[in-house]
Amino acid sequence: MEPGHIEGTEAAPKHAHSGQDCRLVGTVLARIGDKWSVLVVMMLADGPRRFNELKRMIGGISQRMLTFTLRGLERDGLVTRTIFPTIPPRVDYELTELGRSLREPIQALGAWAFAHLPEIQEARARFDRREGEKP
Amino acid sequence: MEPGHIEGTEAAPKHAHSGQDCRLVGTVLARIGDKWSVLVVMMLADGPRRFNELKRMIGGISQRMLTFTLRGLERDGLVTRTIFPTIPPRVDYELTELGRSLREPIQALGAWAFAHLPEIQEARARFDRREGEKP
DNA sequence: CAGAATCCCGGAAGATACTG
DNA sequence: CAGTATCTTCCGGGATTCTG
Repeated sequence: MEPGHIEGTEAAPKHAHSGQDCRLVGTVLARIGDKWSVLVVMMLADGPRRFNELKRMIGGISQRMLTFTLRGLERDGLVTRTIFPTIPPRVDYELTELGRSLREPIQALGAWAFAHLPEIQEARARFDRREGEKP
Repeated sequence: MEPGHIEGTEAAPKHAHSGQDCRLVGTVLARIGDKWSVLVVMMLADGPRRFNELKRMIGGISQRMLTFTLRGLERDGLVTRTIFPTIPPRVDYELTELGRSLREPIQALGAWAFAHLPEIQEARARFDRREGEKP
């Protein structure tokens, strides 16, 4: 399977809130949790962007991964892909309504991460120090 | 590097909100985004749990991954590890205050995923159908 | 019971080159 | 510019075995 493609279409749950839902929700969280997907969604928060524009903004993503990530987001209905048949070709990516509804919880998470960054860094440093003085 | 261990301690950012912050926040989001970490945090939401208890609750995680996941969470200061020197040995894992503060944004995300599950499944099915009828 | 250590494989992802 | 195709590398993570 290619990166960015997440399973979860087969075996729909029959009962509301069955144990199986967990796995399905898991496939959704897998996409949300994906490092690149999150970054792309954040980059698209302010409006449509072009392929290479996104690539530059993110910096550190390969064209391959960006392609797969965008495909995945498109597949999940979070992003639309608009092709302008010009020369040179131009493709715009934009959040759908669903994608926009995701901004809020994602930014809450981002805010949390940003707010507690110092704490976490400190905890990591402390842990690694204790770790290092053992042997 | 072992699974569960996430870099991000080296090269602290000098200016608030510099471009480098993105990468650091990324390391935090990487932990949050981690499938197993999220599940473990959710399992610990209601109070402390033992190792095998967590293993059973999650079901499908290997002892190896559970170990690494818990180590990572401990390293980030999200979870405490308490050893009872009894026979047989017993170890409790519990969310720290920081870990508990994470429950809210995480559950918001979970709620979003659950709420939009049908939409997403539909989008996936539609996408895969169009995909399949091309060749 | 709660891990640590070792082995091993498949898939995720980078680099590069080609195309419409 | 916006991809696709291919090759290769690497490491996430499962299965198993061994301790305290």
